[in-house]
Amino acid sequence: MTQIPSATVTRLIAYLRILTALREQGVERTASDDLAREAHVSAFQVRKDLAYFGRFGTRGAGYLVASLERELQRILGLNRPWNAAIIGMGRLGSALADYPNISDYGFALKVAFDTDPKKIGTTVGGLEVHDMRNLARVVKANAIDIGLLTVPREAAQAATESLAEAGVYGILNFSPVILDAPEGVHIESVDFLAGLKRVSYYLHADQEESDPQAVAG
Amino acid sequence: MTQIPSATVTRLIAYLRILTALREQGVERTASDDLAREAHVSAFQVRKDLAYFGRFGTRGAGYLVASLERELQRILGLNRPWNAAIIGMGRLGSALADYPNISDYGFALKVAFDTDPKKIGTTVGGLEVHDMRNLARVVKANAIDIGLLTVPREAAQAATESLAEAGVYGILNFSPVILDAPEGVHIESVDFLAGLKRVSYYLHADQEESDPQAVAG
DNA sequence: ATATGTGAATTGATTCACAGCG
DNA sequence: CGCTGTGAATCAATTCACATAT
Repeated sequence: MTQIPSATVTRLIAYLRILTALREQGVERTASDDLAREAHVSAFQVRKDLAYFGRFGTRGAGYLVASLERELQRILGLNRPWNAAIIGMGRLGSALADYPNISDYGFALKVAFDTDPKKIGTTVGGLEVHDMRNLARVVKANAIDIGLLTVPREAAQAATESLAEAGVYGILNFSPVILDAPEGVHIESVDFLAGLKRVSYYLHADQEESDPQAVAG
Repeated sequence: MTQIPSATVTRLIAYLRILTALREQGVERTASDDLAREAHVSAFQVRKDLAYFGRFGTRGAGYLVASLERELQRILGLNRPWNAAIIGMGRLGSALADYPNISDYGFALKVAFDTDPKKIGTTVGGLEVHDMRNLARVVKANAIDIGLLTVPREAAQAATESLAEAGVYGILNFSPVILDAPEGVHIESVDFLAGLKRVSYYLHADQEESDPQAVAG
């Protein structure tokens, strides 16, 4: 199959959320227009995105909400359980450990890791904190698929490699660094400092637009 | 000027981080190759991204680390202070309130808001928690530029509109919803549940690739 | 000699228009 | 007749090649 655009994957996740909300509101049918309006994209885009994976609608009638929701879950791999571990139990790791929505769609937080002897052996948000040195063993025992990487930036690359060696092929990276992905490992980054800087750029750009003499020089 | 690609803005932030790290290591000069390798893009891409904003290098010699770092800060609007407020002092808002790196590059957390009477009047991570009903007044008194939106998803759209009315034109949204941006407001989203689902998609896609009969049916 | 800066070529994604099906 | 599904057209972003400056 031709490679799916990364932007399409992001939009499928948005469509899925919209469908879930529609189903919860008791709506049974929808159309590419509706999804487009809610997702802030064009109806062409919605249909093209779906067309990469198959035909899910009925011409003239649109889509069945519940059935398209299931299809998107299947496409996104959300119709099976994923076991996750938190790597780094600082403030962010601890906040994730008891974030309620994380168990949506079968993501199960199983264990946590840290290097700090004061944390190892404690339980945070229901998760036992293990020694990083036992990563490989504990990952195997718990069949961990995904690592949530919340270590300080200096430790992020080494932790990534340890995860890869332990057989964890999916990483959600929260630290503000560009990681080298080991062979076969997929890394997604959630970088709020970068988001903040993007906001800065656009605010700044808007101001220059309304204040043109500042551009000169 | 032609519109800068959004991907370029993201990459400029990456280049800036690399330059800061190089400067801290005492490196004085660099080249588009170096930046490209570190940022995981092509050297063409680095030069094209920079060319949108001017000429910053010396032919044959490359770039001066400190001076290109300053230029990127200026381009991204990071050479001036930005005042930020946290909207919603749940777990995530509280974690942000005492996240140390947030004051990098002149982002200053000034105040927080919540609707819960038990939280209003308290101080979390050095931030006084105000009543959401006083948003407009407190935003003005503190010259808030950016709102970090950490309210539950049901409250996110209303909070966005309150912020816009109060004159806050930059929002970093942490809640897993697609917000309608009011006129003149720039919204960036940091959505870790979406990141997790992207990881799911790619792990799942890799498995189907190595297990082709699963595709049929 | 070397690495930038940039117009031209290419690739890829989005938009469009309409054929196809219910 | 309405709305999906899709090849063709358009638009945008990336890649390339090389002229240019030091």
